Amino acid sequence: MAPTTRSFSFPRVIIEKDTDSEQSSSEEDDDEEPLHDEDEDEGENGKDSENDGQRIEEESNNKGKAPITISLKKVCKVCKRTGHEAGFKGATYIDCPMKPCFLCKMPGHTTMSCPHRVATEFGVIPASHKNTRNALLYVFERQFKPHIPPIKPAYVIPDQVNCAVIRYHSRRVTCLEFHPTNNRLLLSGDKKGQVGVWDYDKVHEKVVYGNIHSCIVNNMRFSPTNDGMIYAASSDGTISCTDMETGISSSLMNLNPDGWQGPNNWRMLYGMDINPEKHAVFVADNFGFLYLVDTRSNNKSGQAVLIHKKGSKVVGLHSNPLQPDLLLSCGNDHFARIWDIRQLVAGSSLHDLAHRRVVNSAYFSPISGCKILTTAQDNRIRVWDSIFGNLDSPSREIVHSHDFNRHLTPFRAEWDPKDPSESLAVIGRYISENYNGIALHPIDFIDVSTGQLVAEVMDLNITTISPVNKLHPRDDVLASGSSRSLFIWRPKDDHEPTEQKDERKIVICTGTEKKRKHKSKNDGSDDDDSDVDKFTPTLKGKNLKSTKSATKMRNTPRKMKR
DNA sequence: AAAGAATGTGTCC
DNA sequence: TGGACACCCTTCTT
Repeated sequence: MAPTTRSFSFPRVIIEKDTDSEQSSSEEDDDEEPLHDEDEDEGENGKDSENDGQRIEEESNNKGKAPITISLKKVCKVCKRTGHEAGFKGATYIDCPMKPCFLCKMPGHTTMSCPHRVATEFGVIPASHKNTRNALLYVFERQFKPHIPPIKPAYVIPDQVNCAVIRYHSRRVTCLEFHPTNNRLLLSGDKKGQVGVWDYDKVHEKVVYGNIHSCIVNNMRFSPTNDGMIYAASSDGTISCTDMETGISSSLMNLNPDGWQGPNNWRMLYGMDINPEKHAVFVADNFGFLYLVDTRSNNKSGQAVLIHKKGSKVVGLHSNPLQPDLLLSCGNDHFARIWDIRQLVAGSSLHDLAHRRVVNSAYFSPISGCKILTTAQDNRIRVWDSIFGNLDSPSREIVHSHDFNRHLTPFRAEWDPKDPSESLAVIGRYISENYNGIALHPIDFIDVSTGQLVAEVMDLNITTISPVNKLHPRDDVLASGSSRSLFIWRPKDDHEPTEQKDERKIVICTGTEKKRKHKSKNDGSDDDDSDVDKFTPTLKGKNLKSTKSATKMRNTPRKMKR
C-alpha cells in the first residue's frame, strides 16, 4: 500500500494543524503534500465527522523509517482547499466560502446569509409597464381582452394537510397530470418509461403500464376529445396514445424507426402539448425540431421545423389557453420563444425570451393566457406580466433554489390553475433547511406578482427533493413526485382553510408521521433548537402558534459553527 | 457504513 | 464542432 512509497517521498515528520487564524490556511494552501497524503489514505475519510472536522492520519507500519504524518487539517470537498469544510453538519449544509452563493450565484456571501434565502421577495421589483404594441397584439386582435379580477383573492392554502403516499415507480418520477374530469385520478410518468394511473381517494387503487415506453416519459396530456386517452412523449422517440383503462397503446410517431444508430442519431421527444382547436399534438425533440401530429388521423402532418438552436433540446411546449395560434417553447439554448403556429418557419418566432441558463419550463398563464412563467437553471423564476407589453426583459426575476442536478428531474414552476389572479405558482426547492434536526426540501408556493413565499409544504418523512409538482385544476390538492414516490397533499377534512395573511405559512403534513431521526450534536447550538420542543407538538395537534414559531425559525439566519 | 453507479450541462481546448 | 472533464445540498443499491 501507499505507506512504503510515501516513506521515501516524505522522509520528514509533518504535523499539520488547522488553527483559527486566517494565516494558517493561507500558508497551507500552497503546500500540496498533505493533500496527496489524504487522497491516498481513503480509508480514513469516513471518520471526519467523529473527529469533528479534523483528520488524523498516522503511519504506524513504518517502523524503521519512522516518518509520521499527522494531519489535523480540514479539507473542503468543494474547493479542495484547507482551513474550512463544506457539506452537511447534521441537517445544516455549510457552504464553501470560496464559491459564489449557491442560491443567487453572486460572490461575496454564502447561501446562509443570502438575502434571497432570508426573503424570496428580496430584490423583486415590479416592472414598469410599457404598453408598446407588438406582433402579439395583432395575433390577439379577434379576442376580447381577458378579464382579470381587480382585487386579488385569497389563496387557499391549508394550514394542515393530509398526505397520501404511494410508490409504484421503480425510477424517479418525471411528470404528473391530473385527469380533466375525474377529480381523483393522477397520472404519473417515470424515467424508466412507466405510466401510472392512481386513484388517490382509494390509495391502493393504481395501475402501472410498463410497456408503453422504453425510457423517460417527458410529458403527458389527456386527449381533449376523449377523457380516457393519454398522450405521452418519451425519450424513446415516440408519442404514444394509450387507453387509460386497458393500457392498449398505439404509437403516433417514432423518430427512431431504424433503432439505435448511436447517440448522435437517437432522437428523443421532450416538450409536448395538445392544441384542441387545431386537432394537433405538438411535440419537440432533442435536436431543436418541432413536429405536428394530427389527432384525427394520428399521423404526422407537415415537416419538422427548427424552433430552437440546432442540436439543442426543446424541453417544453405550451399552447396558449385562449389563443390557439400561439405556442410557447423553451429549451437548452437558453431561450423561451413565442410562435404563431400559422406561420411556423425556422426563425419566425414572434419573440425570443432570453435566459442565462437552460429553460426548464415556460407556461402561459392558465386563464387569460397573458402572462408567462419560466423556470431556468440559473435559479431564477421569471415572470412576464403581459405578452402585450414589453417582452424585452421579464417583469420580475425571483431567485429560488431549483438548480440543475443531473440526478434530479428538472424543476418547473407551475401555475395554480384555480387562481383567478394568476399569481400563485408552486415549485419544489433544491436546497434544504434544517427542520428539527432533519434536512427537508419543502415545496414552495410563491406569489409571482411580488416574489413572496406564501407557503412551504413538507413532511418529516419526505427527506428527498420534490422537483415535480402539479396543482389540481379544481380541488385544493397538490400532487408531488419525489424520487420514486408520489404524494397527494390536501386539507384535513376537519380543518377550515384560512385566508392568506401577510406572514408565510409552513405547512407540515401530519398524516404519515414517524419517529424523528437522531439529532446531530451540532444542532444543539443552533437558534433552531429553541423551537424544537414547540415545533414537535405542532405535528400532533393543530397548534397554529407553533407553526408561526416555525416561521420564525426559518427566518432566523443560521450561525456558522466552526 | 461506506462505496459505487446512474449520467446532464457547462466549459475548455 | 466536438471530445474531455469537472461538478455544490441525489438517491438508491450493494
